[in-house]
Amino acid sequence: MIDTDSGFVTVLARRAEAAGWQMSQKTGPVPPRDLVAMKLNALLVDPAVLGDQAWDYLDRVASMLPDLGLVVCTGRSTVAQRVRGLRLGADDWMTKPCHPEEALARLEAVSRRRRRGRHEHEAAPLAAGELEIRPDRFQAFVRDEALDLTRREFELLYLLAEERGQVLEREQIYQRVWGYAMAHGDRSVDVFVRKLRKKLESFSPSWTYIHTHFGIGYRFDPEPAGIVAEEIHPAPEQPEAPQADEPAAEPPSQAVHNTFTAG
Amino acid sequence: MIDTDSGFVTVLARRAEAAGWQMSQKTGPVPPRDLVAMKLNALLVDPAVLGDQAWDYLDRVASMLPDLGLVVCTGRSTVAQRVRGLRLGADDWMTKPCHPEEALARLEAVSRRRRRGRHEHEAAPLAAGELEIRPDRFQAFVRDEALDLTRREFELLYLLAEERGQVLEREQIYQRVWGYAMAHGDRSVDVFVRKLRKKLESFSPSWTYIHTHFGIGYRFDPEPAGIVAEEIHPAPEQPEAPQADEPAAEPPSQAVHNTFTAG
DNA sequence: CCACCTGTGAAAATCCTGTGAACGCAGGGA
DNA sequence: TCCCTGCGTTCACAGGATTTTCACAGGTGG
Repeated sequence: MIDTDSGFVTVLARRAEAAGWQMSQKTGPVPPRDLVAMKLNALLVDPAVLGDQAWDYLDRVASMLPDLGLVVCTGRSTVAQRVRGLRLGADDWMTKPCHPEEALARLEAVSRRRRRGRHEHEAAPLAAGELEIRPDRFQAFVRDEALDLTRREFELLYLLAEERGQVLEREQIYQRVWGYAMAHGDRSVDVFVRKLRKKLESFSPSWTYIHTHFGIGYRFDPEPAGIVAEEIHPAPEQPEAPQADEPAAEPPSQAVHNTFTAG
Repeated sequence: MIDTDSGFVTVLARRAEAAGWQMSQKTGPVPPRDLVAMKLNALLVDPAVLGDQAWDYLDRVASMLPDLGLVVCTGRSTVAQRVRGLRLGADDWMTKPCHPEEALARLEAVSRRRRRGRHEHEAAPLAAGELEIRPDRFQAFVRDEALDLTRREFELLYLLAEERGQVLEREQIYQRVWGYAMAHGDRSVDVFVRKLRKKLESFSPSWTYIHTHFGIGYRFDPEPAGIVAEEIHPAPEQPEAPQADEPAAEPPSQAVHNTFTAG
C-alpha cells in the first residue's frame, strides 16, 4: 500500500498480517517497474500522496499491470474524480475514513476476481537442484522426465519448494496441503515425504532435497550429494546452483539439522 | 439490474443505453439458472428487493457464476454487512443515493476485470496432430472429413486444444465451457471427454489426443501412437508455441503421465 | 537406558475415472 | 398434435489408482 496516513496503515497492516497476507508499506510513488517485481496481488493507494502526478501514475500502473488489483482510498472526492479513476483502470475507490475490515474485504474481492481471470494462476515454475516443478502440469521433472507424482505428492513438493529453506511444521504442512487441520497422530505427511524422497532419489540420485528436523517437521533445500552435513559454512562454493538465491542469507542457527539422508 | 427504485433504474438504463450497453431490468430475484442463460457481464442488485433471502441469493449467484460481475447497490448498510457481501462474492458495494455515472463506472470496472480474464476469442483455426479445428464451422476435421461434433463436444475440444499442453482441472473446464460453476459430483466433463475420445479414435486412430491426469483433470497433447514414453529428450526446445502447425514429427513434449488409452 | 520420533512396507479403505445405458427435453416433420 | 431424433444430463457399476492406517524397526535426545 502507498499511503502516509500512519494510523490507517498500521491498523491495516496488522489486520492483513493476521489474515495471513503479506504487505509492504510505501509512502511515495513506486515505479511500475518495481511493482512488477514485487509480484503483488493488489495495490492500495491514496492519490493524495502522489500530488499532481496522481492521475498519470494511476494510469501508468493500470496499463502496465493490468492484472494487478488497484484500489484507491482517499479523502473526499467528487463523483467526477471517482469516475475518472475507475475508468482509468482502478478497480475500486473507497473514501476515508474507512473501516480497515472493509478495506481488506474490498482488496480481497479485487484479488479474488483477478486470480479467477488468470487460470494460469500459479504458473510460475520452480527450479531446485536438478528439479523443475511445473504447476501448469501438476508435475515435476528432472531432465524433462516426469517424476510421475500424484496430486498430493505434487502439492506437497510444491509447498515445500515454495518455502525452500524454511523448516515447516507438520501441522502447517498438513493444513496447507490437505486444507484442514491435522488429526493428532496422523502420519500422512511422513508417508508422503517418504514417497517423494523415493521418487526424487530415483530420478535425481545425486541430490538431497528434503531434510528432516527432528521434533519439528521438514525443510526443502536442494543439496548436491557429498556434503556430509556436519556443519554448513556460509556457502564456500556450491558446485552449481543456477538460480539459487539467498543461500548464505540465513545461517541455520537452530540446533542440529541432522540430515539423515534416508539411506 | 435487479431493483425497484424506478427513478434510479430509469436514469441508469438511459445512460447505459447511451453508452452502448444492453441491460435488462427486473424487480425481483432471478433464478441463477436464468442468469446463466442471459449471458450477463455484470449484475447490479439491491438486496432490499430480495427481502430476507438476500444473503442466500447473493451467495448462490456468486458461487454459481463466479465470472459474473456482481455489484450491490443499496441504502444504508453497516460495515459488517458490506464486508459480508464482499466476502460472499460481491465485487463492489455502493450506497444509495449514488450517482448513475459512478454506478456505470463501477459496473464497467467490474466487467473490465471479468473480461480480462477471458482470453480473447480469436476464432483462429487450430491444428493438432491430424486434427484441424475450425471455430468458424464449430467443427473439427481429419483429412477434410468432419468429425461430426456436437456443440458442446466442439467447445470442449476447442478449449482443450487452445490450452494444449496444460493440465486443466475439471472445475475449470466446466466453468469455461458450460459458463457456470460445476456442481459437486457432476460427471459431464468425463462423459464428454469419452465422446470426444471415441470420435477422435475413429477418425484418427494412430494418435492420442486427450490425456487423463488422475485426481486433476485432462490435458490435450497430440501424440502419435507407439511412443512408449520411457524417456524422451529430443532437442531441449522451449515451449514457444505460436500457433499449432502440422507437427508430423513434432517430438511430443514430456514423458507420459498416465495416458490410459481406453484400452 | 528410556521415552519419543521418524522411516518403512504393506494391507485396508477411499476415491476417481471409464463406460454403457436410461432419462428428459426441445426441435423438426408428418 | 403426436412421434421421432439428436443432444445433454444423470446414474450405477467395475476396475484401478491413490490415500490412510497400522504395526514394527531403527534413530534421537536427554
